[in-house]
Amino acid sequence: MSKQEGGCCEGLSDAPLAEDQAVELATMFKALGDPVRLRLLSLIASQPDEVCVCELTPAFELSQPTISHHLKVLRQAGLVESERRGTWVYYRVRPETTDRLAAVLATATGDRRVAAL
Amino acid sequence: MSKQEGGCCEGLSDAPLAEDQAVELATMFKALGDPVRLRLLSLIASQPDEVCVCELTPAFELSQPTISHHLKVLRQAGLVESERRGTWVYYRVRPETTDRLAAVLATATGDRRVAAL
DNA sequence: AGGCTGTATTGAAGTCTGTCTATGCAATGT
DNA sequence: ACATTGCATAGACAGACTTCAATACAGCCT
Repeated sequence: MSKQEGGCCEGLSDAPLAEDQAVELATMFKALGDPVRLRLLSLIASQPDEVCVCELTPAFELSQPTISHHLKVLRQAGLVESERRGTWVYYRVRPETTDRLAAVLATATGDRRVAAL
Repeated sequence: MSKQEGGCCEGLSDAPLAEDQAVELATMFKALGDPVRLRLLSLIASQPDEVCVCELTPAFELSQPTISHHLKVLRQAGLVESERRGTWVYYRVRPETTDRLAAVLATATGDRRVAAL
């Protein structure tokens, strides 16, 4: 999906941000807009490589399906990716995505120098 | 409101992220999780100093109260601040907030070096 | 094969969100 | 004082989101 730009200018302050890009970025930020998902992402990111779901679920006082749902949202936003190995499923962060969002925010500063990516 | 921490360790991957911080950060990210608000922030950030609401409202095909509502959400999240001068109200970005969020995301990378602020 | 454990999906209930119209408040100008 | 313009607030409603219990699916083990 999307063969559009994303090419050069990613910063919030560089261009007024087209509708298409706004929708795409909003999906990612919305995924971060929940305390449970933020803590999930944090737990995944704080581990060297990847984390087993069996470690994530007991870290919350929420049902297993609820955690599974939140992981799905993070996955669909491109923030994490998962891999099944045997009985267990492992999640890891996708740095491309977090870095891109960080770059977008960094340049909202009015920081008009090259916006990284 | 809030005199809490924000003290030293801000990165997503540094610590598993406490519930309190997660709630606080989620509020900010949630504010960014809407295309209209992202475009609003972008419009405000793309201007040298500040932007009059009278310039923002006609940039969308939405009612004036709706734009006003979105600006309120951005304001309450600490992403922008407003000032009334005469008849008009001007909005500007609060770099402290956008920078902080950028820092949080940058360190989700597994980037274990000093997470800036 | 059959049972067991880990994870995902489904369907439903309650809450929150985005949007509108109608209205209120602030500042200017005649 | 009054009318006018710019922005914010209140109330209403449809759609989306979070959560759960129930169920399905996948891979192990005996």
